[in-house]
Amino acid sequence: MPELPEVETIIRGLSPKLQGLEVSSFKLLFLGVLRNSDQKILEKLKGKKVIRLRRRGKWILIDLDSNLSLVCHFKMTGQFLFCPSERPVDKHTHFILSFKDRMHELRFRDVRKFGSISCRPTPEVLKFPNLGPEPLRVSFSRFRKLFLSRRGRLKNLLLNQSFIAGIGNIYADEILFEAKLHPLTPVSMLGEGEFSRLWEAMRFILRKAIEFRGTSIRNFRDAEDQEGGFKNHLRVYGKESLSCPRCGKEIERLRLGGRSSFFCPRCQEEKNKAVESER
DNA sequence: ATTCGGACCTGAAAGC
DNA sequence: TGCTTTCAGGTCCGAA
Repeated sequence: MPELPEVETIIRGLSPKLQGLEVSSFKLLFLGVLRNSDQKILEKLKGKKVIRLRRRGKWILIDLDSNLSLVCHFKMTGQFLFCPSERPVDKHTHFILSFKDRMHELRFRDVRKFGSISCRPTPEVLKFPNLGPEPLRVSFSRFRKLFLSRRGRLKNLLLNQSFIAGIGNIYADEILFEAKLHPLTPVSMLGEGEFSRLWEAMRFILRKAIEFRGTSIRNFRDAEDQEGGFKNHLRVYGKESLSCPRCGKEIERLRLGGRSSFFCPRCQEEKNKAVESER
């Protein structure tokens, strides 16, 4: 569910509340949520203070003192809830972190159980060997170079976390619409002007989505259980058969590999078609 | 070597 | 009304 803007929104909300809190205990309610670490290392969390929260792609990192970190991924439906300890625990809550002040808890909830938490030494957690650069940090020249030796369809590449980190299905469609590029465009056909349009579009869309605190279509809520406002600014995602906000033509839906792509067939004309029609 | 489908799970919404 | 099917913001794995 959550892509870069949603994860960023969660971290910005959670950071000031968690920083400095000392862990008093934890509850593991669904064992499957724990990956690549065992319960023993979780015991080490007790007595540790939260130093800071970080995001890398769609991953959330919670750094505690003594070089200990929690590494979390929400996948489709995971969420953090920071709430008063006395609030009843919702169904699908898999992990709870309690703090010394006894006032609040951090709860990890995930209906579909795809999400994960692991506990590791801090120096290890940034070793994501297969994670591409951050879209809001990568310079244009480095972004441009990422395409060297890459082939395939443009949208698939944007979704590939080892190419660039943090973009998912919603924002890939919105970015491609902004850049006026068809999702199936072979990357080998992109021209210089299109690379810079894509880079600008990526930054524009992701920044705007963060500004509006992410997109809530069905599941996403931030750590205070609030919805994100970017759903009111989506221009193509989920808009099949509605008219394009730019040219009025009907938005179409394309399915590749079980996932939907929404695009405007006029604003995002397919490149090989355009080439054919020029003959 | 890419690409595709299926798997992992649950529940809401749509279809009949 | 109620049963069945489809779909979902992610990623991994194995088979073409």
